[in-house]
Amino acid sequence: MGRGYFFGGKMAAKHDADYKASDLYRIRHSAAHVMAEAVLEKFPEAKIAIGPPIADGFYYDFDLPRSLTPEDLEEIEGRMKEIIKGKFPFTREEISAEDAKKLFADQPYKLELIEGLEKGGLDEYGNPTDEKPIISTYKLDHFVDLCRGPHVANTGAINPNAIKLMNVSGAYWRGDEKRPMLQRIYGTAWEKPTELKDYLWKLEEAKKRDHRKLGKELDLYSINDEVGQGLILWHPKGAKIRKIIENFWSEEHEKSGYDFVYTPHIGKSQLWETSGHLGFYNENMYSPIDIEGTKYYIKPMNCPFHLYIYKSNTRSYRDLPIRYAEEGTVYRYERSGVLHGLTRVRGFTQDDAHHFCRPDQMPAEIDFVVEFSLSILRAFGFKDFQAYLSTKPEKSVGDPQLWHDAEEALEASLKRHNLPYEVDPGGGAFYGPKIDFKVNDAIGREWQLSTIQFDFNEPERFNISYIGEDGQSYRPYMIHRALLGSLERFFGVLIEHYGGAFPIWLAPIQAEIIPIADRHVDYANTIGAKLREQGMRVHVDSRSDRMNAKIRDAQNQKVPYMLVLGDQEMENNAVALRKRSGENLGAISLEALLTLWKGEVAEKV
RNA sequence: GCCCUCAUAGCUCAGUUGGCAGAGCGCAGUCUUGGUAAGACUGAGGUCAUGGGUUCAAAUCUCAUUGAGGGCUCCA
Repeated sequence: MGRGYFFGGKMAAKHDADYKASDLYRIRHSAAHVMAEAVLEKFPEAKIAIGPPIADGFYYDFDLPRSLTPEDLEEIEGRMKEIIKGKFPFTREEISAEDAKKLFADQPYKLELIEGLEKGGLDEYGNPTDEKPIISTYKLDHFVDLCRGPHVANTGAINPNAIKLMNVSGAYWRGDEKRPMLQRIYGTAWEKPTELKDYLWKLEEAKKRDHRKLGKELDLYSINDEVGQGLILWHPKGAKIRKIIENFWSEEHEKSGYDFVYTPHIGKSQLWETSGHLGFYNENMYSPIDIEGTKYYIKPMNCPFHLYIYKSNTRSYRDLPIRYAEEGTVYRYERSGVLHGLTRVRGFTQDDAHHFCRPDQMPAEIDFVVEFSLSILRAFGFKDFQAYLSTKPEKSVGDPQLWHDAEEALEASLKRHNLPYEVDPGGGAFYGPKIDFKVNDAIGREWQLSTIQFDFNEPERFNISYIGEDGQSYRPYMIHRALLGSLERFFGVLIEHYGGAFPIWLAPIQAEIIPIADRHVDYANTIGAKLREQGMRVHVDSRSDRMNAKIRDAQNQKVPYMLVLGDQEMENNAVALRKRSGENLGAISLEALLTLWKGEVAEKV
């Protein structure tokens, strides 16, 4: 999530088709070839792999005699620009597999791709395809590449001032960690230099919003080496925001018919055998703890506990639906290379819930949970959503009819809510279909948060049931869902979404009280106490710094309100309000301030 | 886990061919008492990530370990 592509994330299928037909796609694809020619000139012994266009540019993978340096990239980029100015045509040629093999005799990666094409079923990037394989090459200046195209007519169609090589990194051949590690050069290319400039500006903007940077600057959280990788320390300000999120979350759940439960952090190995996690989730679980000769595991999931709460009593069809919600803290082993700030961690708290319902309630239950998810996410300022529906994979458990009904209910609900969605056929977990929601943040990046998943596995394994109207025992539907995903990841996304300038209802400090001189500190404390009594989160800056410095600090801390207090305010029993927008509202009464504040908190702005 | 890069004060970073550890911010103290984005001075603060090696001498060269960053892979 958020990796690999800076913006746009994974593109929706229909957009993908548009993109592939676009001039930009040709430009990027062609730029990749130009780059390969430049690299081969510099390293004639280089082995070349593949070089496709991607969301914001292109890359090409090489097997090189040495690691590339930033200076190499500059040199290659410079040479690319020269090649582009040569206006060399791209000429396509269709050739036989034998000829292709001769042509690429000293290029082992290309030979492997040709074999894939020859056998059929794989395209020139080694991805599965149904198309009849035609082997074609594109020639550019001295460089001939195995390629399906399309390309620009000649390199003159590439604007040399709208391309830039970004970075070099390792990448496995064919994405397989058992195959050789190649060097991948990433580049970006646009039609116009202004578009390149905009893109680079956006990257800068994204850097400024990076939750790891803001987390430090705003003193929200930290990760400490000695504590451990991927484990979050929530500082007071971060914890305050979390508490507000949790309170809001609890109230909304309470109103919507959820019951809250609490469950332990460890459970016996038997529990995880029953649930099946020791089988299919083992590699994400930590080693067991021995307690009096019995093995206990730290929980990677909350569901087995919720199932036992369900099972603690005989359930009637009248009891359903049952909705158990818990902010459950789980620990999962993630490989060290994948950890990332707050968004990918080893210990996190899911805003988890499990729904149990009758078959006849299932479509309504799905509708409810979709609606509920959206209303929660909207409260945090997210407006655009993209839904992904993942259906039955080949290997699965559960009655195909149940799968079908569930998939239909999920899709129907997406349609009813007018949500843009994309189907990932066969992309579901083995135990049930699911919907994932991604949100677009303030600068258009996509983040995965909510997930709604059917489970046809655990109800069987735990043998849960309810008694129907006819006195017979039936198996309920079980749905897992997390709306925010995890509080850690959600917090990270929120920080980036708001760029650290949290709306007033979430701001850990809502007002910084700034006495102008020491003789105003008592008055500031009095005002502070009054506001605090009303529930406003205020802080009095009683340092002997100048007012300007205090305003600057409050501004950098992105505090929504700054209340400046001097002689005039003391005389009139008022406060001078400055907002972090820079707007100076002048002196207003406490009553006026409280009214404004209450309004803004209620509107969540 | 893999490839590349990196690790110096609480933070952001300098530190030349190996030769006494530096700045700004922050913090503490003193002065200043101010009107909407940085007032002045003084001071404290470091086992240069950790452990080996080379050298008369290592922050600097080298190896290993740990951690971080950009990717790959992974994220039922």
